[in-house]
Amino acid sequence: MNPTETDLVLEFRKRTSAVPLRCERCGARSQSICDALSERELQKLAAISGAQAVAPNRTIIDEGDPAQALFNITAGTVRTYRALPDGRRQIIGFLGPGDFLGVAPGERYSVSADAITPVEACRFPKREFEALLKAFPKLEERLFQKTSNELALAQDQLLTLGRKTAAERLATFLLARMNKRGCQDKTAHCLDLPMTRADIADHLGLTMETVSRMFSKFAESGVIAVGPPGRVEIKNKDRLEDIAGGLAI
Amino acid sequence: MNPTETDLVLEFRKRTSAVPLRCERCGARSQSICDALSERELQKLAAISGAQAVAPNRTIIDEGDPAQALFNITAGTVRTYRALPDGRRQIIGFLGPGDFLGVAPGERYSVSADAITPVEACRFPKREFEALLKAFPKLEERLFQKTSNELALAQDQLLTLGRKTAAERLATFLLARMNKRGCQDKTAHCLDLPMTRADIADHLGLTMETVSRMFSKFAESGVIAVGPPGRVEIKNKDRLEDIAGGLAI
DNA sequence: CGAATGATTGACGAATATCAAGCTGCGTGG
DNA sequence: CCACGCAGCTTGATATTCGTCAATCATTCG
Repeated sequence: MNPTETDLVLEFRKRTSAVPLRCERCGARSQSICDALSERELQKLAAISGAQAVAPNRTIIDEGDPAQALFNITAGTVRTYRALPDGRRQIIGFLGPGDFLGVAPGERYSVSADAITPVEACRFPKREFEALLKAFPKLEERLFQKTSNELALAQDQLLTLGRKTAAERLATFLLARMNKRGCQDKTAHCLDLPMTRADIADHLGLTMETVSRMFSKFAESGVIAVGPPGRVEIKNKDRLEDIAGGLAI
Repeated sequence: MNPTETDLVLEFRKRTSAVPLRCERCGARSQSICDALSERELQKLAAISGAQAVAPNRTIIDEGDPAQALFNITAGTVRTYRALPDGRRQIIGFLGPGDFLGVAPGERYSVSADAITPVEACRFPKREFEALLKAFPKLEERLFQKTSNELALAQDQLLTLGRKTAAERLATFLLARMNKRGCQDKTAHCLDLPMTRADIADHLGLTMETVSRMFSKFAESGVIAVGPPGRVEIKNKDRLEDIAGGLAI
């Protein structure tokens, strides 16, 4: 096959730019920790990284395993979760491009993670990555920022799980999805939900059936329109916000 | 009144040691971020800090307010929480000596906090503190460590709120309290709970009544013994662990 | 086309919330 | 010193939300 124009451009950049090709192409770069680095530093980071592709439903890390690597998600959607011995599962969050995976307080991962869609990630061996953290204070600062942001999100979710009704939980979830950068077309308010109803249920502390009922209820009252699987249109964001905040009757 | 021996010792230390008296006396020092600092660095940190006493039920910070200061709890117990407009409240956690309060991803606090018991805290103006973070990488590292630890705790709590029954939640809570350093006499397994049943309920996503019923149920089955208010004795930790993990019938 | 996976809907039941009454211990003031 | 009141806690009766079980539908993929 003949090289396309894009191939030629990329080949040209590869020869002329100092930044490795993989980072050059990376759509998640501006949203990820890499953004904090100079070109020279980025090269060092790329030098210790390996690209990794993960198929849907394949595991990336397992709760309790030795934390040997950290990951920067560059494409696709990941679910992180904790589980009880009897199989009950709580999905902590859904990660997308730019999100960082694997930060743990000890020697072991505190959550499991697997791919929902086909996922691409940059993999950093822990030792080398931690050495770079010390060498590049901006990197550590950015990672700290991301971690404390994740903490605030977890606190939000605690309020949702501890004190909100099923309808409030789903409304909160849909709004959180809307506010995720890049996930939505601002004007059309069209949302894509790559996870199943069961995943949403395990994230919201509900059952699949209750989630489904709430989707139907929202659709019936005109707040949303349920499209083909994985797609939802937000018809009335204000009302959704009222519901999420417990203000709707 | 004549000076006691302790007074004299402290006075002596004050004159001979480079570390400010307040830090010298601080019981929380070994558990707090201060532990990461050399004596010279600790002096710098102390120089920007002010001691603050807070009476029970008084507010320390308010969710949404500009985050102008950070706090290191040195004595007492603090509850942090988020609230809904209609008054529903989710207690995020209970902080004690050595815990750090006020880390927020943006310009505003992400939680409210108030004192349960009489509280003492070191207060650091945000600007100055952040300057020291940059100057002392070990301080930033330690704070990062504490924050990622808090994140792991929040993830635990998400599993508890999303997927555990009332009995499992209370058992999990009691065990978490036991594992907090310094809170317990290891052998006697005697626990003190400075918070009310309503506080525990707001932490576990339950009502006060349900929490009370579960305490009674545990006491009846001999897992715990309820002492004077604020004190509980753990009679059978293994069984409590089974309950917390969902293994008890 | 048929099987499999995910989603929806309905009937019923269980866990927990709500409402209500009474108990306990403590500080206060007559 | 004791009665009172208050705050926190406990216990009971009833209500409600959401989970469980089950049947059906829709879509995709072999």
